[in-house]
Amino acid sequence: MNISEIEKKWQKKWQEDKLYSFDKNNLDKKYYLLEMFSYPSGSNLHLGHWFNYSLSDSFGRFKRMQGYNLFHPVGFDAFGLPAENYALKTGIHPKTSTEKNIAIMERQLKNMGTTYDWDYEIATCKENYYKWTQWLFLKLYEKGLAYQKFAPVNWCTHCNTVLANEQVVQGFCERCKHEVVKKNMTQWFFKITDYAEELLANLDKLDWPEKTKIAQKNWIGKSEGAEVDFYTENNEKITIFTSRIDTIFGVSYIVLAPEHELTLKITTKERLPLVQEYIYQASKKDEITRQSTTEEKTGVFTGAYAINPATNKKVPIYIADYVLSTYATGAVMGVPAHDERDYAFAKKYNLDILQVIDSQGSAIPFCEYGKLVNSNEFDGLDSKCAKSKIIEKLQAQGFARRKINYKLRDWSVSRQRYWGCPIPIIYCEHCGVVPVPYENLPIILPEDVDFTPDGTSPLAKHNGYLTTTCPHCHKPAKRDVDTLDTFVCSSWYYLRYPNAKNFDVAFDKEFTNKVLPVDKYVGGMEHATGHLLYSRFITKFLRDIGYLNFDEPFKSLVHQGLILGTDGQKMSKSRGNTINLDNFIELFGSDCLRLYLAFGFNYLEGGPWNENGIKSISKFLERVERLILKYDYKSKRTVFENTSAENELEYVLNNTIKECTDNMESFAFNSAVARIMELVNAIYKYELQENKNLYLIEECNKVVLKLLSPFTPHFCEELWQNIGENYSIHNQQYPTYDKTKLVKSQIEIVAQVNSKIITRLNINPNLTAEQVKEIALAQDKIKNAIANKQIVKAIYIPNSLINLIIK
RNA sequence: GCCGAAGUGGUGGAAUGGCAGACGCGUCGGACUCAAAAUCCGAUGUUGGCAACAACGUGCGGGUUCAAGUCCCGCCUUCGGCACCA
Repeated sequence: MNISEIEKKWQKKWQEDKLYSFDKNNLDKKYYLLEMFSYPSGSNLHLGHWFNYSLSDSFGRFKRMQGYNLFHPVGFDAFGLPAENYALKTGIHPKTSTEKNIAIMERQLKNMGTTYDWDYEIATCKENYYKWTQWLFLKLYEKGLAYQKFAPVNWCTHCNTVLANEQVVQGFCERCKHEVVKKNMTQWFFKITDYAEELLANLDKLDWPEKTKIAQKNWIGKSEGAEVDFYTENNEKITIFTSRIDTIFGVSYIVLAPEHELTLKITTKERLPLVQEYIYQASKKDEITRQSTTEEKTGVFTGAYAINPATNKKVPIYIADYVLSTYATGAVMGVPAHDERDYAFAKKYNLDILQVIDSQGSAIPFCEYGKLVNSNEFDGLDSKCAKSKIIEKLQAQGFARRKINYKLRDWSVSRQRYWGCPIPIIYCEHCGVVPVPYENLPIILPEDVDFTPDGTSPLAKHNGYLTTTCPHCHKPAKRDVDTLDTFVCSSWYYLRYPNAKNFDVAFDKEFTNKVLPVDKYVGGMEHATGHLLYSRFITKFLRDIGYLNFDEPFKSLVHQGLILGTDGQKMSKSRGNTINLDNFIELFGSDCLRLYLAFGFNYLEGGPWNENGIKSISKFLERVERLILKYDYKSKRTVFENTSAENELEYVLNNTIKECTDNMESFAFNSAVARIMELVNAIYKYELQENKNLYLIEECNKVVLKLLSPFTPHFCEELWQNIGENYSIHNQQYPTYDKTKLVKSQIEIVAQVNSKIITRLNINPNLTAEQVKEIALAQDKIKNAIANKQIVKAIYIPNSLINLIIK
């Protein structure tokens, strides 16, 4: 078989016939399969792409054969920094290089032999896409969920742009690994925090990996507690947040964040210089050292005191940079006996340590729940009960209320870069912030822009873009010169696919509500707290404004594993451990690589690349080809009486179908292929019979081809044609199994005495436990093992074993 | 520090609490061949034994169970994620 020839031949034919077209008029049994779209980088598809896309494609083919109307679109996340950086280096415009790269990837994805329906292709940098990203921005603005704020933002010193919290990795830029600092700027934010509770609560409904749900849960960071007002001697109100109000009788000090609005106001005159110096030092500290848990806790006394409303005792007020101004109220109560940080702080500054939870002899700080002590009328209550009682009392006095806080921050979306979606906002001296009217969309990203990074937005330097007229008063006005975070583009792309060619709306409500949600979403774990969270937020928002009738975009999610270099390290150009696939594909073909990737790795785990097996897959395919082409499928066969050999083959046949179906469903592709190999082996074995049922062999062979066709689509299509079957194998029904063939008349089970294997028995599986026990007891080996001991118990597990317990 | 995942032959990897190592690779043996390759058949966890067989065996130490790779407790190692969140 000339591999490259037949692969090209069938790809062409499939495309001409639109074999994999989505039938948009038949949505009752649709299946929306989606891989996270990728950034069009310049080089060829790498191993990771192949692993991800080819196997997900096999899954899609499996679903098609099960009778689903498969919607399997593809597109490109085409805005972003790499193209811009590449342009700075080479002088090639981002648009040019991106378009070229998309063309390269399109060609290669087609060469892979995928089921993509190219009629629904999208690229986020195309006007017809980003027009609707701008529409989404305006909708969010209209509903008050896109807002501007002068606030400290994460600034990457290397990329010269703002980053979202989700893009900062341990104080460094996720993309370029350079330092990220805080900078005060006016920026656009999306109010994802409005959805914190639903984003958290709905996680339970999702068929997602548990670890991903936990990652989102931790990221949202819900904390239930109470706000308590402490008043200073000058009657300034300091509101603190605590999740441990049961320890309020143990408060020995209050701490404010250095940036807290009251710090300077309450500080006494003589302490002012010290406090100011501390605030200055804290502001200079970069985010990394400030966020380090190992950093020693520092602080400074303000000279002021506050009254603990529970005890009426005076406690000193400190400021310390371990308290974050961005979380809750930016003020906390210090309970050294029951909190690690407070304990360290109290030790250092010689503050009281009052135990108010019985530690049962454990050392202080004791941070668990327990029974209250030294807490007046609450003594003896357990923490949980005391919490509500204390809140109730303080609430009645007007000092406290229940409060829930989240770690989740609003999503900052302004970027001071060129290659992104322009923000459809105009600033008018008379009218203020004016959204671009919907009918004026898209705001086109101009091409003749100097985007050398200098800390300002490149679009600010483009006069034709910057200056415009106000849509209200028609006086001269200026455009917002930032572009949107590319995660905005990708937060709704799954809605656009079914509507890729729709020029009138972002998405047609009725149609989209039928095609969505995505039934199976495949992509990397690295998006757990970024893209996957943003997309859920946007879906919920669009639902709330009446555009969608579902709550969650991705019903079921799978993370593919990572293929590592042969050294077990993550593949990267700098490590020099990347794999060039061109040779393999040329030598063995795309089918062979696809099958090898399916068989050689656990899809959900990945692992180090190892090319040893690829040749064996090629041999396996040749073995299949020899087997298939040995028979004349059109000649008449006579009736054949089954002997045990036929029964055995039929058993393997049906068992293979059953196991294969289950394995495909759970992305256990390696096991699915193993089962197919077993069937092939069984057919070869059966062939050695003198008297054989050719019809049965031919039926088995056809099943082999069908089961294998999701993995090696060209190869199977070719053989399907060669044996005279009708085009196309990919439109065949996935094989189903006959339960009755899985019932054996004799099975081998294990006979144990005291859980130790003594012998094996061939029995009829329908026998009762008592009958099996008798058979076991008749065996000499069993008799010897039992000797003259007493049988106290017999455990019979049908199809598996009998275990006799003796004493 | 916290959260999560993983640790199984020479090797990639399988195992709803029920015969560990499916299926491959590799290795060894046989058939075919003048020979080699390819192909087909078979063996292959370790140790001891000619063998039947026996003992041991899923990172380490305990436990639950008739039965543990799988469940529980305590560690070690590796890889991810989060990191002063009151």
